[in-house]
Amino acid sequence: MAKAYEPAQFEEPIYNWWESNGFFKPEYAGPDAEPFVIAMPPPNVTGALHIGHAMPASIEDLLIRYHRMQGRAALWIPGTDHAGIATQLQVERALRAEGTSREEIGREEFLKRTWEWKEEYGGTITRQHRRLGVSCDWDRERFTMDEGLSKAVREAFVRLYEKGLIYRGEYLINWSPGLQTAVSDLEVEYFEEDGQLYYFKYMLADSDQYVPVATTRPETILGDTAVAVHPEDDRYQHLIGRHCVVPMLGREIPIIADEYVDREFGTGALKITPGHDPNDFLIGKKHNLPIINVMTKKATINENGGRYQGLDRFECRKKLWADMKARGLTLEVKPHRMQVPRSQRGGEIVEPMVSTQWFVKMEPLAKKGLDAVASGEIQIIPERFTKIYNNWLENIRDWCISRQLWWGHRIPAWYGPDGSIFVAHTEAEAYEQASVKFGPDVKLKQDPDVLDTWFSSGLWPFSTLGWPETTDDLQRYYPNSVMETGYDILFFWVARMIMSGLEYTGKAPFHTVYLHGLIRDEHGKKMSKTAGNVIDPLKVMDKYGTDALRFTLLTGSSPGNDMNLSLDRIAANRNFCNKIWNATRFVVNNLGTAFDYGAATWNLSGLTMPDRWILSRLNQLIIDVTRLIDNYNFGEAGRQLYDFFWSEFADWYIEIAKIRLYGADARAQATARRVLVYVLDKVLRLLHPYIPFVTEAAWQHLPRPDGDEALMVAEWPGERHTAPDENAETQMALLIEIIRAIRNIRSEYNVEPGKRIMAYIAAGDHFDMLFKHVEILESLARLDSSSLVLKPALTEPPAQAVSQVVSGGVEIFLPLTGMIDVNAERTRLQKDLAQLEQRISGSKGKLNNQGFVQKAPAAVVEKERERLADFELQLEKLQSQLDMLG
RNA sequence: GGGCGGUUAGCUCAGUUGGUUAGAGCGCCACGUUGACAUCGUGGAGGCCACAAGUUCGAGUCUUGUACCGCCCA
Repeated sequence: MAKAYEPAQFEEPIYNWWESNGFFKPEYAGPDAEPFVIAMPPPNVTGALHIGHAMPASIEDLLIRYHRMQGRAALWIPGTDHAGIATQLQVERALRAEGTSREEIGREEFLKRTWEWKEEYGGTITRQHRRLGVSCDWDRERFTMDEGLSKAVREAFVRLYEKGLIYRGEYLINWSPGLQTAVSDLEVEYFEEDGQLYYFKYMLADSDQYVPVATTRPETILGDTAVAVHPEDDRYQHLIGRHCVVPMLGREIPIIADEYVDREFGTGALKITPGHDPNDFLIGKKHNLPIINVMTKKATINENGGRYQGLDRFECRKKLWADMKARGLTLEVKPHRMQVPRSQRGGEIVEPMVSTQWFVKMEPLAKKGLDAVASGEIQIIPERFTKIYNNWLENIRDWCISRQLWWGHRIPAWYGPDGSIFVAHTEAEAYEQASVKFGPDVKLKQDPDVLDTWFSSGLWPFSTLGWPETTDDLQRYYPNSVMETGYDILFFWVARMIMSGLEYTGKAPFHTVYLHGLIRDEHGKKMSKTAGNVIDPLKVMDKYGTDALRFTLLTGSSPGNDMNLSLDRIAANRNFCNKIWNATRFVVNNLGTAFDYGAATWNLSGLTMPDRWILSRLNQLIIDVTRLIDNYNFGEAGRQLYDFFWSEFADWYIEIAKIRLYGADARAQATARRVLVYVLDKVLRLLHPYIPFVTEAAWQHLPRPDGDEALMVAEWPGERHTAPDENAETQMALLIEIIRAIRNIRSEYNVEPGKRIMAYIAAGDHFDMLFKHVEILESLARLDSSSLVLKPALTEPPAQAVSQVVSGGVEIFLPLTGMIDVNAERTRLQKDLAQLEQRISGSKGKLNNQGFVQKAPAAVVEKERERLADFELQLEKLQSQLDMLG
């Protein structure tokens, strides 16, 4: 093995080896294995890998590898999303660079170009994904616009339509003037921005009085169809039912009463523009007001705006206001904080506009979605997101699914000569339907729009398995097991998958939803190109290795919480990988030539206390890690593995094992080797789902029984070969405490690190144990064996010595000739004494408290008693040491 | 306006059902090239667990309130 951990040397070859051996395929587990299935959230097909992909990839791969090692038929389906708007914009940008446009080249040519674009860039993210070590079944890779998945989309559309759950209608939608398409409510974000509140006069039609009205958007005055006041507002009550005149246009509109009006806001009188405001739209419906659309699709004023026709909406605002001012219709303008709706993509201000679009009627679907979670059929982790999920579904609005784009699933609806609609799986089917009504020569026109990308991704858990066909895969791997994704797409995607799964397949698409947080920079800021704080996962993997990145992501966060990622932390975890590499290298290099994996050298009676200690700790680790992963606490499980490997196995067990490895006792040597290999093998298995590459690379160097060719398909540790050994754990804790105490003194007195020193130890009740392991003491505390005095009690402790009392009343004296400063020693011991006395009084306080003794569990009380006894023993010894100093 | 999350060491974060002296990594200080590892080892310093009240024998952990930061929904 190479001296240093160099992940670049082995990551790619190992990945290729895994894949070519078919380990990623669920079939490897055999036909009887219980499936464990995850559908990968499909990244944008033309996107590039960013840090936001690394988190889900790491978590999902961990889950998949863990369950695979537990013998499940683990299936992880990869794929990509056509990402309607995003992809179309990319291609349009390319066309612009060529001096042309999609309108110029036409729909057919544009789609051809987009497919070419997809073919060219589509593989990038997939290739990059592999570097993360994802063990997904690439043979089952899917794309949302594959023929099969497109068929699923049409099937879903037709079914919903036939059930009356899809309809076409004229409603107020969110229009994106730049993208020239409608977008759904979810694709609009609201920003609080500085704006102005414009106060002006709504002149009454039959008098020279006016109603003062305030608005944040004067240009919408052109579309006003009423002025509303609160029915109980004394200021305006007498005006209800009268009419006023739209400034500059002269249209007469009624003054109506509605409780929706907030008397405190503005002037208490509200202008109503049903054509360009969602709340006004509802009021307009309620009062049967006409809807006037004053804007074109480019957000310029249309013919309904009179002389303002042709102006951009913001120019119109200025011009109209100036004209009104000239006529004496304005009152004042005040600064005002307002909510501005902006497109999630592009950031332009979205215009509420009345338009004919396709909608999904959500209420019946939402009800199913709510029930599935309420009944526990689907569990959301972390649990608090359940409330957010419920809240959204309980207040759901119909989903606008048509998009005025070209790239996407074309809406399977055809129009007859009189506008009648034929929704069908295919064009032929539509003609068949139409010919019944119009005869065989009918000409149909397909709806030009495509579907919202999320409509197709909502089918992902089953469309990837072949639905609507009843394929073998669908039968075996549906429903999926876990849906793992970011909480930011809980509504966009997860809720819709649940609803469509229940609707189309009659089953919840998965039993668990695991939501991870977003990745931010090390100080919690959002990563962005402009802020320059973007961490590129590919560069990170080049520099530190994939495992370091994965381990950092998996242990640095807790479910549902955002994570601040820093390169320092990744470097630290690279060091951990190096530790694993070198510990393995040590073990492998010390196995000798005759290592036998079999039982011959596996002699339980030959186990030493440290052997039993590490085996006991390992056993507890297996139990804890398994439980924690089962509970989706990946971070905690990972940290426990880290601590065990570094702080127990490497720092103590390996150091102690060296004594036997370098010693002359062949049998002891064999036992140490056997335990080293055993523990290393198990802990590499436990670590494998986190850091697959270094564990596999290391494991390949270990001797192992026949049959297991790769760690990634080796068995998850489960059997308990040894019972928890409390005895060994207590003894080891004391041994460690003594060694640390001696090291501490050495360091404080600046004793040369390598120097063997003289020591006296009064071991009390622990004499037998310490005597048995005196070599460990000598070796790790660097004591001079020829002069070491280890006895149950010292009749004559050295007069000039640094002393210390540890647990169990064990006393240590280090006669550091010529270095002792009696005063400093006294101070040190007195400090210890004071601390001890404090603990004793605290402990006594507890035990004298009747409430504690009577109500606390017996084990806790007993533990406290033992603690007190030990403190008192230490106090006694410490006191006599102080007395000796004089 | 409604809801949710966060506040623990200089920095970034853990802390499962309440139970020894609250942990880690990085950073900091001192020492160190002992036959796995300087991507390392040994030792050390560093915390009113945001604040207040409550429940309890016992609270970082449970309840209520307050402050600040962030997010979602309207």
